[in-house]
Amino acid sequence: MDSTEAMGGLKALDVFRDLSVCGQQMLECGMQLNYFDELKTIINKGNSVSGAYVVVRGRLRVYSISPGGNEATLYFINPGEVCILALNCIFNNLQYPAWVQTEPDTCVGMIPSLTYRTLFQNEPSIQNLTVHALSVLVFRLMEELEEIHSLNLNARLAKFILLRGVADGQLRMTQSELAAHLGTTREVIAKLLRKLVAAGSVKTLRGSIVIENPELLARMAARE
Amino acid sequence: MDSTEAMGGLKALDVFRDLSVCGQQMLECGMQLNYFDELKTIINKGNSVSGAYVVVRGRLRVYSISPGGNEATLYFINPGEVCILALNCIFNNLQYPAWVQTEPDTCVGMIPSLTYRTLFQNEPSIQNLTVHALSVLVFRLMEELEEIHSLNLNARLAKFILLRGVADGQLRMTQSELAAHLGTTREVIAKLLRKLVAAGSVKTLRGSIVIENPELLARMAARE
DNA sequence: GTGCTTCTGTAGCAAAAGCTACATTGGAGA
DNA sequence: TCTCCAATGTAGCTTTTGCTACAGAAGCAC
Repeated sequence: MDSTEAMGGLKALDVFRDLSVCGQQMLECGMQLNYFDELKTIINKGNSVSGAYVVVRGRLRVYSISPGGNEATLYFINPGEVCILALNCIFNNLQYPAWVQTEPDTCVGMIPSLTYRTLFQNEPSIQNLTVHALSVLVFRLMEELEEIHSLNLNARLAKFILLRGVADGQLRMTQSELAAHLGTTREVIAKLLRKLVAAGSVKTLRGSIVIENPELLARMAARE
Repeated sequence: MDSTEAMGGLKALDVFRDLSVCGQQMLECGMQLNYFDELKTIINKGNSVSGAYVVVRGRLRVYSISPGGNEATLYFINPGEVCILALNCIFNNLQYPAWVQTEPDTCVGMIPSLTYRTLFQNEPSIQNLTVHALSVLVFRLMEELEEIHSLNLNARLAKFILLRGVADGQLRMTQSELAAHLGTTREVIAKLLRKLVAAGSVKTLRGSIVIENPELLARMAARE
């Protein structure tokens, strides 16, 4: 679900802008802006959370790691969205339940816990923003769960390529990264990609996958 | 996670009681109480939602159905908790994204959308309740996702039996129902149960499973 | 260029899970 | 008691996914 859809296109940054706490003002009220030019893990499972995170540019990936060491992406946080898990932890004094990694060229703002809690108590728009962000996350997680239950890996891979490569028909990502997103291993991805290539729906390059036939790919993504 | 843990033991019914809208008062403000003595599907996927649901007694099961017809439980709603998905739908004018079924002897209160939205705008405790319910759900879903990624069916079965049969060491549930909860089929459950029986951790009866050795079961639930 | 690392392609086997089929058992109700 | 049906036990097969191993190819640093 696109975060701009529900709740009348409400976005975290717009809300903060309305409150005159964005940009310089926000820095004055205690927000720190952090820039990352490469993949970096900024939160580890079990870390205590020091504030609310807002993605300004780029993207954050929230993922889990199995005891065997395999990663699996739980969901992404896009520009203009807040990391609601961190809010969760702030409100309930919990430790962060997963890992968070930046994509290259990502800028993240951090608002101290106390500031956010004060804002939440006094500003209806912050309350709405919080509830909305939580709602979006719940829907994303439910969608993911449903997908895992009803689709096989092949279909999930096809769907992932379709959704994330739709911009220019090309998904710039290694097969190892793809495997980490879908919670499986590289060899399995390679095997499944071979099927997609044989069917003529995609083409594989070093470090990227090119969509050749979106309709065909969509049909493979729908198969149970 | 137990809903009474975080946020200082806040429970939906307590909140409503504080507001003097519980029981008779709640009925006056438009809440309808519905009683179900047997399994019954009360919401189908795609239904529009007419209000907020509060579980008074018993339990609700929220589940998805794959195109092939297999069910999989997403999570349960216990007494004193609200169905946050329904709230979601109310706030965002969405259709319900899953199925909901009552357990036997379940009582559910329904508060009309408009009433709840008014309460939300004016009552900080309702705001907190809403945020809290959402948070709990997010954590449950994340836990479930992580489990699916990191544990095999055998371990998930063992864990399910442990968690849901802990009251009197007996889980009153048919193998078909178990299969529906875990998103698999009866034969697979039978096969895995045979392993658990052989190991001496459980005993199977008609319509129920008796825990023989909780420690052993816990060890099998932890295995990757 | 040379050497090194990372990414990819491929094969083959093992384990997990799903599916079909059928026998057996226990319990509820006629 | 007898019948019927739901629940269970079991076998065998197929498909899917995971795991190990290795070879070739592309990019990078020197």
